[in-house]
Amino acid sequence: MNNELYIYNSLTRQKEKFEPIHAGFVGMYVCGPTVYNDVHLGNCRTFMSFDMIYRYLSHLGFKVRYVRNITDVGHLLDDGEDRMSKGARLDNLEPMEVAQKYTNGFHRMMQIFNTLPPSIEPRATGHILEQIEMVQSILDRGLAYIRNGSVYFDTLKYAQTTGEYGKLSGRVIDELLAESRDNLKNQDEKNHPSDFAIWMKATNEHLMKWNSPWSVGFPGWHLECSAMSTKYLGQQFDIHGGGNDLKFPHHENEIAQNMGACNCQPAHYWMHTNMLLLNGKKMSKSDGNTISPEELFTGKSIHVSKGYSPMVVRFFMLQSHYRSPNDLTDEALQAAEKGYKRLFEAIKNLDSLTSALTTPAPLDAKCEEIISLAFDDMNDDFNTPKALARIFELVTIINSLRDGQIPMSDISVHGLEKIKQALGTIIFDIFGLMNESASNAGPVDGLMNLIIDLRHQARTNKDWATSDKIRDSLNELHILIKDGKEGTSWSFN
RNA sequence: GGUCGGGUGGCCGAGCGGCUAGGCAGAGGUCUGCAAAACCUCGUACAGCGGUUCAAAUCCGCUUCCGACCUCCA
Repeated sequence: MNNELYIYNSLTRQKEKFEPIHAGFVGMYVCGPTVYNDVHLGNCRTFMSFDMIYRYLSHLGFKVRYVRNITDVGHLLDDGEDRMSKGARLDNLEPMEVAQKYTNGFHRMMQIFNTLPPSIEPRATGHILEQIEMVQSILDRGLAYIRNGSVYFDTLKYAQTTGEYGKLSGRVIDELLAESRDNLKNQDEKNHPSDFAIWMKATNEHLMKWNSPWSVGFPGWHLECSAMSTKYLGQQFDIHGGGNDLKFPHHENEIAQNMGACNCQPAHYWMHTNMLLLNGKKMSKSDGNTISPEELFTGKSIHVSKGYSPMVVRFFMLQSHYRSPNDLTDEALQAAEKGYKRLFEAIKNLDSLTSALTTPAPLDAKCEEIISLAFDDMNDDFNTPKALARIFELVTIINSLRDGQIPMSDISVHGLEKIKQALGTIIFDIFGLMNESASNAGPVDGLMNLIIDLRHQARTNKDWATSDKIRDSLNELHILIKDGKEGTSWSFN
């Protein structure tokens, strides 16, 4: 009914009609991973969510420039050590070797989950110059100060002059003052506890460091996103995304830096994905409440009774809204697996359906309405669980047509074509799901047809022993035999 | 302690003033040599207590429980 896309904007805390800065084009920046460790499943959820968003925007006809960075420098630990440096020291590697190793692993996992690569994937270390320039701009505009070779962003002055600080995260600068802790290195160099480093002077042991007008050092950890989004998407762009744990301080500081450098809000729409939970709790390595993608696939974890394929995991995540917390449990995964299989069986069944009707039939309008409602759901802040619910209404119709509960005369050639096209678009193009149980084409189909034919003969002869032996033996090989009105079919179980 | 966001049927998970999704599990039925698959029917849920309203799971208040952020975090 409408083709307008509405997006929930974290900045204004409401759904807003999406209007791109340049008609037909979308610039989207998503905070990528820090590559000092194997990808976390939670990261995967966020990137699958934005992958779906990227795919849907593209489907709507937008030409999307999707920028997702790789952070390979700059994040400090509590003890002041750089994450990359620490990883390098532990593994006895060059920092860039650490970054490359985990970047490769990250890419592999993104591929396994069938996410599309971003248009540009810039690395923080490849943009040191841009970051130095941005520090200079902020200094030039009087919103930063230099202390012992480090440069700090002056949040107090920024808050006073613009009133913007804390807008995204709902924080008030006075409260930030009250709640600050003194466990950060160089805390005493700062004027105000909420001030943050945009350039850090490096110690001698520090491995990753560069020359700058202020010191040999490295950029502050919020700066890369400001610098790279500006470089590739301009000072103002459409969408900025990330996990909602990045809202503060990362995104808040990012806005401050952009405002500080050019006095403009970088992104029109801020989108935040919610957390992935494991058995109702945040994943945490120290508590043992965690599961890696590999453990999830292989089932080698105390949290799952068996392994679940990447597409089942993707389907599972699509069943909840990106802004809601998603609770991963073994029971929920089992339910998702069955739902996923039923969906793909229906898609397969759909291919075997043919209609002779060339004039509109009773079911045509009904199916078109369901499809149209599914797209409405997508337009309503990417409501994939709701759209998926509509799809399952279609699944029931498809199966009913195949088994004869609904006569084929109720649907036309056109109606059938419409369903095929819509399911293809939504399931494959937008949701990014793939059929994992697709038969390996080749000889398998032929073999199965032969076996089914032999079993059919046995059944005709009322040789139940033979027909049941075939069925049971195949079942042990995880092949399911399904006797229907229109003959026997099979699927991997 | 501060700031947000939540508590929906056995489980997961949408909905967010009237039309009470969907998946999985369960019960009954159709079909079947039997079973499975598929289809049909069913269960009537919204943390608790007040309030607003003709009407509240949906709005307001209080209570309670949970989560996120405030420190690296998707």
